[in-house]
Amino acid sequence: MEFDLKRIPIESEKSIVNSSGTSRHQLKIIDGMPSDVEDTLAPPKYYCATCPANELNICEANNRPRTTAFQRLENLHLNSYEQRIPARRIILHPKEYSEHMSIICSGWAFSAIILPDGRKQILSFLHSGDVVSDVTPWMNMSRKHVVAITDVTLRKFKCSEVKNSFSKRVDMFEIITKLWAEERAQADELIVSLGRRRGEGRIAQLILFLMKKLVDRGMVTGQTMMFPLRQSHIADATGLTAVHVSKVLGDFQRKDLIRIENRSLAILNAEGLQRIVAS
Amino acid sequence: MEFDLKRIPIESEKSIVNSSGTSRHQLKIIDGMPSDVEDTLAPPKYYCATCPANELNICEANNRPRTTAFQRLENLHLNSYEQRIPARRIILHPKEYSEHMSIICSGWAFSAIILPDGRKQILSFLHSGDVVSDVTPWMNMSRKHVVAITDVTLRKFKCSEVKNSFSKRVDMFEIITKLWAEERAQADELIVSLGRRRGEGRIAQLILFLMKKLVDRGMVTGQTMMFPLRQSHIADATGLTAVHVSKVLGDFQRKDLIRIENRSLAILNAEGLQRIVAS
DNA sequence: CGGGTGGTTGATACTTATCAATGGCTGTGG
DNA sequence: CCACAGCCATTGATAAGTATCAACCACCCG
Repeated sequence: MEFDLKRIPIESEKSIVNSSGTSRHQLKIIDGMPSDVEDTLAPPKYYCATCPANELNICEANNRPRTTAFQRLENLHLNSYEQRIPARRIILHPKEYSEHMSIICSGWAFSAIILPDGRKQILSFLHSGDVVSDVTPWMNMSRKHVVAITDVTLRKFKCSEVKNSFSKRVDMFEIITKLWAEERAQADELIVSLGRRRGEGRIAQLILFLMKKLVDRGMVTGQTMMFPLRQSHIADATGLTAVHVSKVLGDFQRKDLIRIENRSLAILNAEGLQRIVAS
Repeated sequence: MEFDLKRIPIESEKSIVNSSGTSRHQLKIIDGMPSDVEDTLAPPKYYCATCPANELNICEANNRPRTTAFQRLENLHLNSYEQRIPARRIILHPKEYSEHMSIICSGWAFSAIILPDGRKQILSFLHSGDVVSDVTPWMNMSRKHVVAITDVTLRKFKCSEVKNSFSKRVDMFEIITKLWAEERAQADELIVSLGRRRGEGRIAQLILFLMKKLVDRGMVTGQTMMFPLRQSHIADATGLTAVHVSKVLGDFQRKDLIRIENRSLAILNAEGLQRIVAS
């Protein structure tokens, strides 16, 4: 197992580190201090049951109760290793070349584009099972920042190995296509939200989307989810300011649409939220 | 050549036809009257020189002066046929099942998501060489509307044939990945624009983007391009209203940044526009 | 205890939508 | 050839939605 266990070196883009943003409400993003980042060869922690990447069958972790249409594919048992990344660390820099493809095992992260002047637009939130950056072993340069929101654990695969095992099976293309189409559909949905909905609608849509995603993955039962997002994350995802987000969320709570407490969010009135989205 | 020359039947979604929009400035989209749509077996008109799909080498048309990294692939000479579609016709309905993959040979079109209440968000503009809907022969259901802006000619390939010839060559993965990444990067750029730029910036960005795209494809020399877009198209692409677009474009012209006349647009001051984009 | 982070609130300014009226242009039918 | 109807663009007045600024509070953690 001749694996490079060292973290891919980061050409420190200090300009991003403390993104010298517009207000003190900007979250400080901390550049990856290698000493904080833990790589382990230890056997994977088995979050895999809820991992959509399960379908790819590239993970050596074997604890997979999920049965899907794709389980007929043999298990590829690719080599992989785990990496733990503390909250707020940058997982991936844009233009950083990497020989590995990573899948999130636990925690929340986001991918974003950061403009030269510090403005930031979050493109997507990543959860257990999501592939970091764009889904493909044929492109190993990210166009985006990927940043840990909570502590995150990753499982990393070597692109070349993934590529090899993929080229052996034609149906892999279908699976990748499906994952890609899903991601693209989410991007399109975001475009519609930003282009054609007002603040209220964008935020309501985001909340419903996150809840649905976590429920679909079996990471939530009932209508309450863990919610580590700061209001500034919501602002950066919806194209609003943190101040405005605060006002809208306040409204939502006063109208008993949602309830936020202890870093968790409960949806009290999904129909109400849906109505706001449809606007 | 047992090809189905009939147009894929359209389950007429009349609700869309005259999208009963918000104002009389909504463009009327005309549902495809089959009699207006011309299919021909005639040999392809040779727009292929500027066709990026050239790289895919799936087209039977042989007139291809472009030399690219991918020309080493043999010509696949797939069967195809041409279709002409008049301006304003719907080329593709969302959820419409199709066995064909189409590439634009001439004309302008757009892909968009239309909300139940008639609001419309344009996701991308399509030009000669662009693949209609999402790039993949493994998904034959569109999630979007695709609508002709000017008269458009398409060349249509059978998904199954494309799929077959693709599975024979591993490097196709890479080509498709590249096309896909390009499209995705454009979507991300749009997200940033809608989320983090004001009207001015969004419009300036769109103009620069379109110019660059057409120049890259050799469809434009100099700084003047054919510009068949109505202001309402720009509005639907930038998440603004047609009225506001009119005011901003007026501004741009008064400041000698651009000049629009006779359905053509000249960029007089690219740096100025760029400065507005950076805001 | 003090400092940093995150959230709330109110006052004000800016950006964009909405509404309404006008005029140019184009294609069509009498 | 003219009249008319749509479509498209422009402009001004007003309203709505968000950003910006500033002050304050609550909390956590060293």
